[in-house]
Amino acid sequence: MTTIKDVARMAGVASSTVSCVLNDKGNVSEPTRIRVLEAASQLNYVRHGPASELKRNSTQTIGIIVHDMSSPYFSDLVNGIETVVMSHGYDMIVCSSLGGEKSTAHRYIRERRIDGAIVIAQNIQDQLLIEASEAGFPIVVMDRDLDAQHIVKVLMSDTQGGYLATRYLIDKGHRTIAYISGPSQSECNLHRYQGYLKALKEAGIEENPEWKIGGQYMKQDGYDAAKKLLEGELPSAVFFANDEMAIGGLEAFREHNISIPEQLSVIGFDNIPASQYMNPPLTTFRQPKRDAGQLAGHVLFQLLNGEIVETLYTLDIQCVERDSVRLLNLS
Amino acid sequence: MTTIKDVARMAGVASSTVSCVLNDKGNVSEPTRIRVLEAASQLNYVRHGPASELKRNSTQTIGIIVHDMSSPYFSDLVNGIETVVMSHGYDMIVCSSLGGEKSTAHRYIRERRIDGAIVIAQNIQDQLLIEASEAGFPIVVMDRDLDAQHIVKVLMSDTQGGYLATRYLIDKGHRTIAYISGPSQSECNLHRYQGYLKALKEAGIEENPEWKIGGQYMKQDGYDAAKKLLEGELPSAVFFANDEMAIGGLEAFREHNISIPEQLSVIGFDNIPASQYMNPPLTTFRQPKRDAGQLAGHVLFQLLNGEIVETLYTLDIQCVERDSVRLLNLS
DNA sequence: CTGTTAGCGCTTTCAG
DNA sequence: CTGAAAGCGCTAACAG
Repeated sequence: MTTIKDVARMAGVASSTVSCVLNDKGNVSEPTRIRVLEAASQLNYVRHGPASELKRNSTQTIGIIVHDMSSPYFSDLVNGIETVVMSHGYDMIVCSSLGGEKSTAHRYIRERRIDGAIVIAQNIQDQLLIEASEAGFPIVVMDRDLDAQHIVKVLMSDTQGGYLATRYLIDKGHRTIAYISGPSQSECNLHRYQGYLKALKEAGIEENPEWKIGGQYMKQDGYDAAKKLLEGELPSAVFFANDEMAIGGLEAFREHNISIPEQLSVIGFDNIPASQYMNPPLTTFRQPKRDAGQLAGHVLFQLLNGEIVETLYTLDIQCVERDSVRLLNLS
Repeated sequence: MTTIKDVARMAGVASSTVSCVLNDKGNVSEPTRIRVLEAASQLNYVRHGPASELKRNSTQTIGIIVHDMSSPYFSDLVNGIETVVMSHGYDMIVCSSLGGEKSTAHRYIRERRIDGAIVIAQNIQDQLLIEASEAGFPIVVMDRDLDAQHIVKVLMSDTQGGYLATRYLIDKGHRTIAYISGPSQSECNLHRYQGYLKALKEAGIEENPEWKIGGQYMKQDGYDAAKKLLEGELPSAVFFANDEMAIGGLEAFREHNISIPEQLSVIGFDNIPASQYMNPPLTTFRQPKRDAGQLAGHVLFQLLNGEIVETLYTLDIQCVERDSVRLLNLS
């Protein structure tokens, strides 16, 4: 392994000079600069990261914490973060929080192997985050309700999303709207539901308990829910708490020859890739993930620079209008 | 920041003893062990990663290199790797190769901030990989044709995949099979096509050039290709080089009231999530990504231990049988 | 069984 | 403008 000393020796200067040249620091005359650079490239020198990190007490990298790598859900988010991290000359790595205390995420945060973190994972303990942030480690959490002094939250509000989705249907003239819910432990489902209720109330519509059916966010649940709906009086629109269930629902309706959107309007939530391939293409709502990622990145760097920032940022949900909703004649 | 020395002082021992206790090394009497542990937890001590890495000259972490984080394609693969990395007590991080020389992937590999890498990205230069591996840095590449002394390849053979897919149709009695190809620069498309030709030839079937139509792997391309197919004489089956195009094709056929699979059989490739939601659910072929990930992980650790390993591993493609292919009456 | 010691490779004063 | 020297926090001999 070739070190800074080898380069120094070859260029006939001190190792400190080499360091200055390589880091563009301070005052080095052009001739020595060149000599050093040449020696370095001759010897194929690359700095040893950990040594540099130790000395600087900074890793110049920020970590994205995800609950497991398998979720395509995070793609856009991570992409948004990446652009801003790169523009700051920093590195970015993704760490999984799978494995609790022994997870890479835990270790990297606690051992200072990253300079800051954006937390997407929901399953990492508040404890760790609070402790770390109190020790001066900057943290931004996404879509998580964590109140702690030094932690910044970025939310893509599901409550507002549920509200907007329902409003959308109401604005199209629908007054009888079913809600097919996700798992009752799911916070985001809860929020979407609350938004739904709010919109209903605002429009002076009573909730009909028969039109609230529970599911687990899976396609099959949507299918089952639709079947159940078909047993009673049909509403004019159905709000599925996520696209996957909506897709299952579409299938059930097709089996019963209910044509969408002529006889029944359907919306989903999330805008998963498959939603556009449906027949009809599914109208759904999407979170502005890329923007949220960029925002989170910006805020993190502000934190890193010791700037004062808001402690909560909220982004608006967006409507992806396709062909599964019908405009009702308003009487 | 509390260091090992603080702990040592508090416990009334030398810092080396603390190190031994914390790393479960060598000989420390039970009483001192306990005293040290208590002092450490009292002071809320956490070791400084970079310092430890510098000293050990090892980071105990391996890197997964991806071309960008946005591809859900890699989920299973990464998952497979993760299980084996964790079982070795190592950490795993995902690095993007986006940004060329300045990408996190480049830096982490060159600066020795990881102990080894599994490369999924196709856009990272051979150069870097070869140099690193020759310097003793273990590398496993996935699905990439890179011949270098010290690099291990894990392939999920597309040639064999194309062959198997075509054989599948032939075995169901189809003799007229169209191939809707991906981009001509795409290696995996090329391989799938070669596999297709091989199966045809083996069955004594001539290729019909009218039934080979080019696309770019997008849904729209599949749609267009299907339209073109509909202008001439229809084959009895169509092999789309990927699911996305197959989905577009399905749409075109539906518009022309061609019922699948009664009038025409269709297969795709990749087993993307949307494929199961199609009408009819799409029969397709999948790469054993999870297994491949595990294999890659295993091999990497063997490399890390200096064990001798094969330089090439190949995994078989698997058929996901759904409802888009009809069994023809064999006459 | 425990403590002393000598660095790992790098950056950064600070004096020449 | 350049170099000598100190030391980041940790680990691994090795001597007591």
